[in-house]
Amino acid sequence: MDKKQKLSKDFYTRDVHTVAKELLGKLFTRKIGKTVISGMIVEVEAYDGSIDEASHSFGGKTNRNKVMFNEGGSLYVYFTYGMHFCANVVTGREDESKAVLIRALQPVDGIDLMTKYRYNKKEITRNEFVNLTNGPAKLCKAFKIEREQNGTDLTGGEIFILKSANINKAKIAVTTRIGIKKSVDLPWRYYIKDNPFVSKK
DNA sequence: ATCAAGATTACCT
DNA sequence: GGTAATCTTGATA
Repeated sequence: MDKKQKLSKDFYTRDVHTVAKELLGKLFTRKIGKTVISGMIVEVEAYDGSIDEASHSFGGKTNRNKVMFNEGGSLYVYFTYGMHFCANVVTGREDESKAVLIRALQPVDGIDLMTKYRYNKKEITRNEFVNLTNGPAKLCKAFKIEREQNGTDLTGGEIFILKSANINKAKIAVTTRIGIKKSVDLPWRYYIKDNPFVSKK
């Protein structure tokens, strides 16, 4: 078997916090034509519609958030602030409405194409490189993840996540989440300590 | 029909 | 550190 194996359904249908922590270090991957673009997941946040007021799904199913109610293994993409998309990995069983927001990636493959989608040019500065995928809306732009990608099956061939070694527990930082106004004290943000592509300390 | 808020980012001082 | 940009969604009438 290939060393870089695609995560299967079983990975995603587990507890949202377990999935969130285990996603760190794995390769978020998209195939566009013949080109593969990928980045190592370095920062995530968990959202749980059953007890978490900050979750889009807290108030029940709506047209916007319905993908969050799928069984684990779907990609939930939402549009916000009139200009940005963010991507989540849906976890757990059907109707649990729990998902992991992908907040930051470290670019690995297809950096030229990411650069084109993100900045629409070829040459970028060192600073622009660091900013390529170090935020939830930035990485969506670099991976061209938009409305049409909402509901994508992560066990399919378009967007998927590749296995790699788990990150040592001692290297995972746990903090409160960023940019929310409700349930602000829940320690549901996980990131790889000292990684330069984490969005914010 | 109207309206406020938003799981952000880029650019300004 | 502050805030404009920009528009969809969901709630209320």
